[in-house]
Amino acid sequence: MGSTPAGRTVSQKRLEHGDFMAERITKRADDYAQWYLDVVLQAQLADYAPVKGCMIIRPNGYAIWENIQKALDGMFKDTGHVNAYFPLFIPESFMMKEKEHVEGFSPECAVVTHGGGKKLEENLYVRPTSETIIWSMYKKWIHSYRDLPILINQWANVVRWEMRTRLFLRTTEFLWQEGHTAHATYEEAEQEALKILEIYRHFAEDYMAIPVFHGKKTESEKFAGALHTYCIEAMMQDKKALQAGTSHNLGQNFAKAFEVQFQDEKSDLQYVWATSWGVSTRLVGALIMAHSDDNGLVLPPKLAPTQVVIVPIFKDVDEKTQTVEAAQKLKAALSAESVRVHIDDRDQYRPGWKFNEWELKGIPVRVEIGPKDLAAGNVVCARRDKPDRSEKVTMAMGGAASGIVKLLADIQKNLYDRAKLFRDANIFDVENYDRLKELMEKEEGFARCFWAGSSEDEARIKDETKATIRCIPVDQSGTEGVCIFTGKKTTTQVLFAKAY
RNA sequence: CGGGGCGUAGCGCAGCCCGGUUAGCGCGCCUGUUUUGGGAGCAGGAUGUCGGAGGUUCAAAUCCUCUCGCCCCGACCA
Repeated sequence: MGSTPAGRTVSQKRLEHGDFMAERITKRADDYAQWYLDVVLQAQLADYAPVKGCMIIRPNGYAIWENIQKALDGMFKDTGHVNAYFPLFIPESFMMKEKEHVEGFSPECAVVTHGGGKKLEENLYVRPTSETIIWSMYKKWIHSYRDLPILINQWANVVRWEMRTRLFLRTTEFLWQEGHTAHATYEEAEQEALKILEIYRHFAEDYMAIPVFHGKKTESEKFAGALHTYCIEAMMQDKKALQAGTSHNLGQNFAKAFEVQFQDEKSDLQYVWATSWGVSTRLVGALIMAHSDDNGLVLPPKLAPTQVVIVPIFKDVDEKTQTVEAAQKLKAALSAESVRVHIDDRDQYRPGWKFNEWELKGIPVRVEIGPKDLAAGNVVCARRDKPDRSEKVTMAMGGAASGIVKLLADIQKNLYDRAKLFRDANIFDVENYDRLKELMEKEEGFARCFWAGSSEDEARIKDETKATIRCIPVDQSGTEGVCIFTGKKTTTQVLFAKAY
């Protein structure tokens, strides 16, 4: 991975290509990190903010987040959850109540010390996550088993003062949803955590078209303050892992810290069981790194803000009138099928320019309607997942709407299949530590292996290979094998990978 | 915090080493014209506190000192 600064790369490329048009995107093979930044900036998903580590989510990026929100919010509500909103500021004393939680989050918290021109009596933490303030309220709301469960979600911003940031993947402030539930029993909380994990898995695969491993975090990777943490992990095109969602069984840790008890049916006093779970704007980054190519963004149709762009091709007013009219008819037919369509009838750009523009922005299907098509009663469709010109298909005008609906479904499926093929081709069963080291050094992919080591063993492997245990997958073969590090016999298999 | 890089027009850069008139180039933008099925051509035109502060000098984008900021890579993390 080179340390080539952005400006340099662009200028070098221009010299090579003798090309002075809009900026080009760094090739993935040349510099993956730079390619990612080029896509984010040039597709106008985000921009750097005046404050270090912060970003502006531009309309193109925010629209993707809105679609993510819409889909997930529906799934949460379908499973009985309700939305609420808790404050941004958390009293310092709350943050201090749960030991592991404090230790986990204190170093990365932004703290407000002054307000209204005066020093505050008690410092206020800008939420890095809301467990503490929410459980301070649950204490007020929960008295009886009849008050349970509480299934609250909130869509919010949080702040974590990270040392190193990357657009969407890790920013100082980010948007997310955080679910916080309260239950009467461990089993119920456990079921909730797993139910959400399943929602996340389903969402990742069905909407984002990204295959994921779902599993459990090891002790050293779990959430600060949880009994255990479940997660979904995805493989990006550079074969690194991205944690795409987490779901925690918090046990009674927060209930005890905030003294939240309820009376059960037998009038016995019990501490409440808790879960919390979240996904963030990082998912936008996942989308980019999973599907996009050297021409720019590639979006799965289900999350693409615009699914179809129609480019009328004309060279005079008459042709414009006719092609735009045809475009509008097609748009109406597609809208009737709930397809999100945009007609690009701008005069100031020529068709070729528009093709490249919409490709860069990741629109799944582009429809071209020109005079030749009008004469033949056709439209020409180009699919973003196969940008090769030979992949263009011609459809009869009459059947175009239904044809495009099918095409969108096919693109959605193709993106998933492609990502899954890539992932499966880059997972290796590893039998010994030397092979793991070699695999990580060459950045060949994920390693699946038997594991019976400790947190210390894990830390040492991280030191030596930079790889961590991404998760203990739920799906286990059940066979027995030998731990790659300790040599002990075990049936537990884990996934090692370098992670974002 | 360590390593690297950058700050000059809206964007991307050159100029700096070796100080010297009106600080250039491409894209974009404006006007006109011909164009329009994979990033159009021609002709005109507008645009700059050279990141900031001090200093050296007859003269500073250029040399010196200090400073601010951002980006990339690594250590921490969703």
